[in-house]
Amino acid sequence: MSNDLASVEVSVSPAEKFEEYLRSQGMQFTATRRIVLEEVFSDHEHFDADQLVERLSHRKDGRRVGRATVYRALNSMVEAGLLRKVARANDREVYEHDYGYPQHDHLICTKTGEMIEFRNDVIRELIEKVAAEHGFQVTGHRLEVYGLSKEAHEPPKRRHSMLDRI
Amino acid sequence: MSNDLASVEVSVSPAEKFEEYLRSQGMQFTATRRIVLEEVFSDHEHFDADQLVERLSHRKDGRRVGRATVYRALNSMVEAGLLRKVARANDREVYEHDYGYPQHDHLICTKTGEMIEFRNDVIRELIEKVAAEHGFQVTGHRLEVYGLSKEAHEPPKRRHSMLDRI
DNA sequence: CTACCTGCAAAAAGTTTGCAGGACA
DNA sequence: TGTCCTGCAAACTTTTTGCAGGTAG
Repeated sequence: MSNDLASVEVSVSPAEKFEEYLRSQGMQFTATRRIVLEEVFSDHEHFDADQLVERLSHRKDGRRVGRATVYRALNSMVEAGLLRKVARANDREVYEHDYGYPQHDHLICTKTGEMIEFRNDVIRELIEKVAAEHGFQVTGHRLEVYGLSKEAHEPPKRRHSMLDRI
Repeated sequence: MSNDLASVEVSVSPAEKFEEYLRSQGMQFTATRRIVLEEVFSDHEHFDADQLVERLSHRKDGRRVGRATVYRALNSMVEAGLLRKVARANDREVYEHDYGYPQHDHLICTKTGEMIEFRNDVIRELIEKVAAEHGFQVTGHRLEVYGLSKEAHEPPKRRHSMLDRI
C-alpha cells in the first residue's frame, strides 16, 4: 500500500528532512551543509560528485565548500533518503533527487551520455514478482538501459546512413 | 528474430571467438591470453578482476599471469563479446560470461553480497517497448535488484542448519 | 568547554599505462 | 627482425580519511 505513486509525503522540505536525519545521527545541520543541500536541490539534473565540487569550490561569495566536505555531505544525503545513486558514468557515481520525486529508471545513450528518465509500473511490478518467487525482499533497484538515443542514431538529417528505418 | 533465447550460435568456442576477435584487432592469441581465457571459462561464477588476478598470480606451474595483463585481457574479452560487466560490488566491476549464455539479470543481497540470477522475458520486452517509445535503440541493459535474500531476512530459525531440505 | 565540522593534503582502492626485456611470426 | 606481449612499478582516478584549526551550543 505504499509502492505505487511514490510522489507522496512531501510535506517536509529537503532541508527539514536533512536536518531531521542529521539530528538523529548526532550531527549538525551546519551552514556549510545547507549550502551543499541548496546547490544539490537547485535543479533536477543528474550530477556527479565532481560536478558538484566544481560548482562549490571556487565562488566569490562565502559559499565555497571543500571537496571532502562535499563527499561527506553527499553520503549523508543518500543515507537521509534525499539522494540516490542512479547510475555510473565516466567511472563516477551519478546522483539524482530521491525525495518527493517518483522512482524511475533510465535510458542511457552510450554515444552522447544523455540520460532519459522513464517510469514503468509494470516493470516495477514484475521485479517485485520475480523477487517474491525467490523469497527475495526488494529494497530498491537500478535499471540502466544502454543504447542510442534518437539524436544519436538518427542521422542528423539527410546523409542516408546505413540503418535508416527498419 | 534473434532477441529471444540467446543460447544460440554457440557453434564457436570461446577460444575460437577470442582468437577471431584478437586477429581482427591485429593482436595475437598468445599462450598467456589463453591461460586467462581458460581460467575465466573454467566455471560459471561471477568474478571480479581482483579475484581473477589472485587465481592467476601465484601458481606453481608456469600459468601465472600478471595483474596488468589480466586487466588487459578482461577488457579484450569484453570487447570480444565473451564477457560482460554485470554489476558492481565492493567498488569492483563484476564480470560474467556473455557468450553462449542466456541474458539475465540479478537479485543482489545487500547483506550477504549473494547474486541470484533470473530471467524474465516480459521485463525484457517492456524495456524494448519503453525504449521504442522514446526512439531509443537498445543495445543492452543492466538491472540490479537490491534487497535481502531469503537467507538474509529469514531468521536462521533454530539452529537446524541453514540449507537443510528445501 | 567539549563535541562536532571543515579544508587540506595524504591515503586508499581499483584500473590503466610507460617501459624494458621477451615472445611470436 | 620487427611487431606485438608481458610484468613490474609508477601513474591516474575517484572517493575516503587523518589531522589541525574553527565553529556551534
